[in-house]
Amino acid sequence: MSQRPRIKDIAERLGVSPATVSRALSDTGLVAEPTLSRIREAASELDYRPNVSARNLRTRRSMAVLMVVRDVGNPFYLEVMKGVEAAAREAGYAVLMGNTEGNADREASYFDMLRDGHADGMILMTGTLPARPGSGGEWPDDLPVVVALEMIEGSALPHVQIDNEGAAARAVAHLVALGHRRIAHIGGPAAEIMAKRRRAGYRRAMAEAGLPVPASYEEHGDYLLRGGQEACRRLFSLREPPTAIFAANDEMAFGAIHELRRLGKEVPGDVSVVGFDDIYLSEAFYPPLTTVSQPRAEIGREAMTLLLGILAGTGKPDSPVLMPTTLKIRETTAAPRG
Amino acid sequence: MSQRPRIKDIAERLGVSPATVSRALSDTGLVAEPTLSRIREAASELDYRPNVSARNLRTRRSMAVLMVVRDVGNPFYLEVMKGVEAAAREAGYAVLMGNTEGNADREASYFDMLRDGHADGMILMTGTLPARPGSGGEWPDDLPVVVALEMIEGSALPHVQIDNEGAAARAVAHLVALGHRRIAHIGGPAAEIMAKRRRAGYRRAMAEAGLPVPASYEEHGDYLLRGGQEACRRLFSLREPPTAIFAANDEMAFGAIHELRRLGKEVPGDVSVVGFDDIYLSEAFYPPLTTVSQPRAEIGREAMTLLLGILAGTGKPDSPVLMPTTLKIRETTAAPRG
DNA sequence: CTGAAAGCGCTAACAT
DNA sequence: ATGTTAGCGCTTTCAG
Repeated sequence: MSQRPRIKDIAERLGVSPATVSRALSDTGLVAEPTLSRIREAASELDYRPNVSARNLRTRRSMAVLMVVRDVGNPFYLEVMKGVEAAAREAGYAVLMGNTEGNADREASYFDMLRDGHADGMILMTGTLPARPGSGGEWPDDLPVVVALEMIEGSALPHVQIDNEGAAARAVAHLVALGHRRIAHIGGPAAEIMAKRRRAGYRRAMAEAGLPVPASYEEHGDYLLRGGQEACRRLFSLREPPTAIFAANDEMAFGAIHELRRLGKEVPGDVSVVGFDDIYLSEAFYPPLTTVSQPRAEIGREAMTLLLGILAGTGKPDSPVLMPTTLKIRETTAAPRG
Repeated sequence: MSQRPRIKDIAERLGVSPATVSRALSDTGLVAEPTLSRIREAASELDYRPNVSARNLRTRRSMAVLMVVRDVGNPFYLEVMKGVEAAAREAGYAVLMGNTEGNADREASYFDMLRDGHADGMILMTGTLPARPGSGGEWPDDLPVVVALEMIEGSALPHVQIDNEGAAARAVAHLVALGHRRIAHIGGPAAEIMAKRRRAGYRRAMAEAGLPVPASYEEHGDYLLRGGQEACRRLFSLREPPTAIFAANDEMAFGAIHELRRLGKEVPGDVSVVGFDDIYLSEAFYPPLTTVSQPRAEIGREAMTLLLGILAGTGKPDSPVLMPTTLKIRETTAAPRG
């Protein structure tokens, strides 16, 4: 009871020096056997735990990493966080949570936390790099930062991501293979890079199939339910509505399906829909959603592994790490009617 | 460039003492105006950030809290985490993520982090307290820990929760009001306390309506999709299946709806279903789920606020803080057929 | 293999 | 209102 024991307490109790206790407890292999065991015993007896602030100050490391997302409330990040957390734990790192809500100041403040010793490294999943305060506005590329899930254009930071374009193309090819010719795309925000890639995949697949893409077939949403719904409504007010929709994420796909139901269209009978992301419970929806599945936990784990490598000075990959995707064919896609 | 500036650098540059710089930068109001501004300017010019390890060591606080859940991969916690994060940020606290996966050792290790200075307090959402190592196995009740969402029986730790029993009773009363008489319950694990409360609410509402509860109407699941599905299958293999189901969480409700669909039953035409939790996208499901909505972000925020109070020595509430719930009546409930 | 001594960067008494 | 001094608890040279 009383006071938390310090290293000094153990040392005094055993008549050895604090240095020896420190060495014994950190497994340096520099302490001989009679002493070693005695120290360990005493430590566990006193229920000793080294004070992290003191250690961090001395070692100049925090053994913590910062995991920054745009919105902690979005299930999209869940599995990635889980992967990050697991890999971090295994390596003895703690994980600090960062939520930017798209706010540049907050983004910047998380970078500050890197410099003030809050964390040793960062896994960035916001898709943006705040402008650097002070000087030129450029960030050095040797920051201990790994970009995951999202990507940051023009940055040489290591990335862990999927082949968004390829995966999108395969999703669309699936619709083509089913016999669809009028395939529309509900994309993300026009300027967003991931949205661009997925749209590029859509276009490529359409081109490869020799199918036309009228401008009106390229809709944009905000990745949210309502956005998908509205985009879908616009598509079905066209003279020649599509028979299939490829949405840039699951949530918009659900929105679209919702709208189709309102319009009295059956999925997949009348219209096929493919999503992207395979979020939690996507297969529990009705009908279960055909979608592109990212290995999100693996992405998180890989990102953390990369970061650990960087922190250990092992170096970093010079090209983005691409993780494999799977097209989960469930029940929202079928051959077009007629 | 070069080296990260320390307080000493600013002091030397300005010809003042480090103490003055420290005081100026931490807004103690003890530094007079000519100096104050000069220090602030110099600090921002050098882009100075105080080293947190040093500060933490000195102040014996980490300005971090630990948020511990059973499964970070479960969207159930999302909004709560968001609330916690927001309240923490506002108070200048960082949030450390803890994931126990139901493992007692890991639970215990998070408690250790409280003692080793990793965090100043903890928000516990696991519903369990690991046995205390060493002595009697009892935890002191004055730990800086707030239990949220879940509850820990026999603990005097402050709790932030909902009236699970009352909310469940109201959900069932809704079914009764629609005219249902054969109402079954798919509960959580029998031993789990939240599951017990929700079941108690179910029983109470049934009793109040003068309705019988055959033992076969009290099913149990694991809060997962498949559990709900299987429980539902069992219910519908009964001689007299129910016309309505109250599930202890949304995920099992979805599982049940899935199974009903397989059995050719319509929801809500043939069978009504009510869930509990109102998880992300529950309203996007088809049909949109009638469910009990917890103010999860508010729960997180409240828990964090309580914790801050405890850390500030303001004291803690002597009874659980109950947050209000809402029954979201959507489209999975209707009057029974006939 | 172990001990002595120094110091990480900061803040808080205590003085002035 | 500011400076001086002393540590917070740990690890790591440097000696021996």
